[in-house]
Amino acid sequence: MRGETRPGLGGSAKILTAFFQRDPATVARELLGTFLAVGDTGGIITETEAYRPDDPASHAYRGETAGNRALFGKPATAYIYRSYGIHWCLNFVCGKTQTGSAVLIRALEPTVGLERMRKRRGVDEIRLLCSGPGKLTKALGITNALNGKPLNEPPFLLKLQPHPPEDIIVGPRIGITRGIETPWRFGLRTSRFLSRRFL
DNA sequence: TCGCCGATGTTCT
DNA sequence: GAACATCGGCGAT
Repeated sequence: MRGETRPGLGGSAKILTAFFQRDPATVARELLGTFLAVGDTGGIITETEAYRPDDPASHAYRGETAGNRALFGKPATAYIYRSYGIHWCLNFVCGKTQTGSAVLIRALEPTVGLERMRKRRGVDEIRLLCSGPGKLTKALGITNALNGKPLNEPPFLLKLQPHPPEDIIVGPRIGITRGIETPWRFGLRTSRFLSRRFL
């Protein structure tokens, strides 16, 4: 996707849909450097992971269930699930409709609403506010109330970048036991706001 | 900086 | 029962 096809601000449903209606690994790379806000808090996406339905690590691998229904919804919507019974994790649905493809948002560089995020997290250090998928949902106030919601409408705001990011680091995905051979974790190489080092 | 471990709830076998 | 796309605290290095 070239710069002229991307919005400078916000994002119409049409443009966001076109952006997400592609392979999740491509979308995961190009989401790096984009600004994401939820309500009055947000930051720059620094780390993502791609999941495909034919991938044993994906929640879509065994087909649609009540719990993963949003993952089979429209592109450019949110899929939110509870992780380890404690945390919420945020995904963006990709591909053509009902494919079960998604990108997990793993880390942000916090830029907006820092005090609000510190309060929600109970942590002062800015580098720790959104440096993990469970941390960033807590900092942004995300719960499954936003599951299935479109990303072009409040409380979401996604500002795509005019150009795809450069200097991307790639590695194996985190915390999975199957599909570990597929290097679909992506990060901004020079960012100080990653969840963990890349291997 | 690293590795281990317990907490916790939903889903699937 | 087991597995799980995690986190924070702890002690060892």
